[in-house]
Amino acid sequence: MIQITLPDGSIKAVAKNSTAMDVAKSISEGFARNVISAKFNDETVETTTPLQTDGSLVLFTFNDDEGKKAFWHSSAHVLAQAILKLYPNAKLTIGPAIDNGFYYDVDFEGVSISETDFKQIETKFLELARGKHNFTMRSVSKSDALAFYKKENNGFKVELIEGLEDGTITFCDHDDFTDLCRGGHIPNTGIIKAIKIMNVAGAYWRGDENNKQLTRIYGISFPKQKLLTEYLERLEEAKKRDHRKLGKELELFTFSQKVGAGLPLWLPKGAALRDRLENFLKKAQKKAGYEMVVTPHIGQKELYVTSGHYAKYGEDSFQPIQTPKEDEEFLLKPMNCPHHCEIYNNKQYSYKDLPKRFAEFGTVYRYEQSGELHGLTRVRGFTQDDAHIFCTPDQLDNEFKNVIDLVLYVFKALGFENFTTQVSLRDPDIPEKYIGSDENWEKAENAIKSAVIDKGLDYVIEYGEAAFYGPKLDFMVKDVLGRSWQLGTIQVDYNLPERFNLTYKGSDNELHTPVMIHRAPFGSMERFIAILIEHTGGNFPLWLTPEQVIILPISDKYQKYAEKVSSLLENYEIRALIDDRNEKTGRKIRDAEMQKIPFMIIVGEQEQEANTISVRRHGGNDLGTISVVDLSTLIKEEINKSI
RNA sequence: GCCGAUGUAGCUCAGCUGGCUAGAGCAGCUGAUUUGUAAUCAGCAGGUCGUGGGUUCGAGUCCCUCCAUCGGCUCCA
Repeated sequence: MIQITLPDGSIKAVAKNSTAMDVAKSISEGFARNVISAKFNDETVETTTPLQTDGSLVLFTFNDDEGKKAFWHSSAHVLAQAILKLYPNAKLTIGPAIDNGFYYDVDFEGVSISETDFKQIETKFLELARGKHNFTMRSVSKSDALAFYKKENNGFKVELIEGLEDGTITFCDHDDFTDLCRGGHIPNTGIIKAIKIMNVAGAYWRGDENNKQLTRIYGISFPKQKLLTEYLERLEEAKKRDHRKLGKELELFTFSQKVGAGLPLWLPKGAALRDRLENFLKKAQKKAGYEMVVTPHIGQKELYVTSGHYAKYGEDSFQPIQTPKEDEEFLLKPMNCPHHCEIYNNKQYSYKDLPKRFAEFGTVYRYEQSGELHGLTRVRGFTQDDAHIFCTPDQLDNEFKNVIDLVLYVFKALGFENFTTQVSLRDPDIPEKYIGSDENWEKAENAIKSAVIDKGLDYVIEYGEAAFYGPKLDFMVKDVLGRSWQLGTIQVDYNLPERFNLTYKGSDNELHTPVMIHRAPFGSMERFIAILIEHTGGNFPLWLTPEQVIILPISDKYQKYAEKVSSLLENYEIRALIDDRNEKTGRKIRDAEMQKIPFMIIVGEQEQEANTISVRRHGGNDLGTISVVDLSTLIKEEINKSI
């Protein structure tokens, strides 16, 4: 007998060589029917793996993330099997589970797969799944594994196996299909009841664009048809909050093919919203000791040669602007830091003057690859809420933490609670991607790590995500389809100050090089507003929203009274519109609802007589008849609560 | 940049295997209606079917180029 500890702390004694599924059955048959994967002593095991020793066992169903992972991983096996049945010449590479489903990268050797082929793949998949084939793991020697795939003429798998240690290699079999696999499967294929191939995409072998491009087939599967239907409905719902759709509907921004791809045009309502956001940050920055500066949109090529940007991005940037004078070249600025460095260089600073904090809503231009452009989140011209802090090494820690506080304040005020803090460090394998000495990099990386730890932030470390001149602390937020975007960023930089010969006079009467912090709490106005739109679904916080109130006169007889109410609200600095169209009230309400205006004021005979207003909240909540003062108080209170 | 898809009026979309002057709803304009909590009625106007080429007696429909957009990959100062 062996002792199995379950997550609730209870201990079950079972016969040696019992499987995870046996244990599940001993708990309850009903529960066991839902168990699809397991972990024994923190290691993923098959539900059919005989347990040899005492240990702790966790059983997962499809409701658990671990269960989903096993489910989707197993689905990838069946997908691969289906693909081979339909395309016998296809070469399989890798096929992992992802957050929402799974994919398999396949070399179809010239055959192009498109949406029209999905149905056939899904049908074959289900046909195979219905066979209720068990997944069974077996160990293979490296030489046998290599022989297997050499015989199949699959160079990709051979490459993978060559990178593996002999003795650790396992294959998974189900039905007539075998795949190189580390394990973690559901009991059998029959559990998969619903599959949808979501899309195809090109993906480079091992993520390297110099390698062959494979066809990646994305799919998602479920143990019940109903779950698939619900998933697809949720996706549709999410798309309604897409900032590109809402931006159009709410008349916030647009794009023009004539102006150019990735160059957003801000419409009046969007521009006003953006302005309010800027003013909000300006106020907070003023308090935090920042000084506003303004710099031009172009700079001499030499400026970027000095900063290192030219060497790094010159070829892939908007190309230099030529002037009538020969040999004179200007670049559209891809970032503000070089300009701010030269502002610092305007005069000689004493250590007593530091830190200097120069802030600017600086518009920059970057030639992003055409395939990368995406609504407002990835554009070619955008405005950073940029600032550069020049300080002594002693001040760095404190300055950095103050910036963290500022970012957290901004996020909190706008209701971003689900963000990840990411410490973005160098890729140790590609040192040539970065400028500056190892010593400086280590100092900068350590400064960030210690600040994050002292602030008690949950963080993840990502190697290779640093800027070329320094490591970053990035604040990542997900969009409506779960894609992660970098918003706020704080970067420590020892390199640019050296390149620009920035100095200050220390107490020792010697010249020293300051440390520079680059930071942008929003990241960019464009991307931040995009994510804000998706998070709020267009129902912005009251202080930000384009119109706070719309006044709906019952008929034009009450137009005068509506105007009176409007001017009263104006006195309280409340943004109000009058819908003076010759339409019925129901219609005006409907349109105001669709414009997501927070408050609707209905005025007719009764209100005019009693000098009151009838107020309806966006979403249908009737606040009844109150006075204008009451409403303005209500609005002010709500605004004060949020900022 | 790469893989796959899409591109018809301001917006959302219809237009089958190529065949008579390209349709609808909403928005717009004009008129009627003076309206009480999610769409009042009628009339009118609006498109060189993303661009440039080609195939054909004939192209919105088929082929190619380019542009833009969407989903990924790579990239992201």
